[in-house]
Amino acid sequence: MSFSDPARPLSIQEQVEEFDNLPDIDYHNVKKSAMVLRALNHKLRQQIIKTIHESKKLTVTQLYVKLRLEQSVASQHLAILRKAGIVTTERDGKFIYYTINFPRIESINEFVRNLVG
Amino acid sequence: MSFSDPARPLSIQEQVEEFDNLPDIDYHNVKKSAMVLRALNHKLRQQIIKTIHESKKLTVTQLYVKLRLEQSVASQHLAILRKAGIVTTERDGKFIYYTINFPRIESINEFVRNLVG
DNA sequence: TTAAATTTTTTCTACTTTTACTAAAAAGTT
DNA sequence: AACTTTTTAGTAAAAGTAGAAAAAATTTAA
Repeated sequence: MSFSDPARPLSIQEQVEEFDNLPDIDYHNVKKSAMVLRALNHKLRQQIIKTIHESKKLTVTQLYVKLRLEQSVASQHLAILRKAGIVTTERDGKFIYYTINFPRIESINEFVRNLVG
Repeated sequence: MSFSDPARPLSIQEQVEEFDNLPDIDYHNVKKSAMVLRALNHKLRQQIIKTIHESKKLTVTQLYVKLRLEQSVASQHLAILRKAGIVTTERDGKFIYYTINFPRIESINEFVRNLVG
């Protein structure tokens, strides 16, 4: 039985090391993920997502008129959703169209189901 | 080709509906997941996790002595970690031992990798 | 080309909410 | 009664949000 034998049982020392390494948490990614979920965990932003989705795509102006928001408030919340990858943008002349990033939402849904459900 | 034929292509109407249903986000679970990640996204709590892990198990007293914390501060942060499922408790007489919930951390790690990495 | 108009982002400040710590009380166990 | 832990209440600090205005990007008109 060689040292690199995959069937070889772990020594006590190796078991300890394996155990020891388990909670190697990438806190940098945790921070980013926390930011993504925080972006979703907000009433107004949830309404914004719904509104964009219902229209398929919307400009900032269309959105703040529809939801009767200050224009800068709409823009700020859209920026948060954009940084979280939940919406994507596409410029068309002086307009910027916001759309839902469905694959992103699907992967968040999956994550959330696994973690909580 | 019957209606229930799994190979049957979706009609336009069905495609629209499928598209329409995509952003059905369970915000209740989002909230819980956000809470879990927030629990991890905290310097002192990260240190607490590391300290518990290094000793395999610790009582509240052992922890706050080791980290020179107010006893209630230790207890409060442990409660946050416990509610997030990151640590588990086991009472032994008047002591309560805290240990790391490794499977939970593994699943969080996986989630975070999928979402960010 | 320049100037004006439109759309969006960014910045600043004030306000509100959340979070964290301290101290003390309460609860559970020996 | 003594010890360990949790919970609550009060307060200070930090973070988040909205509103107003300035700045940036683009288009339209002169």
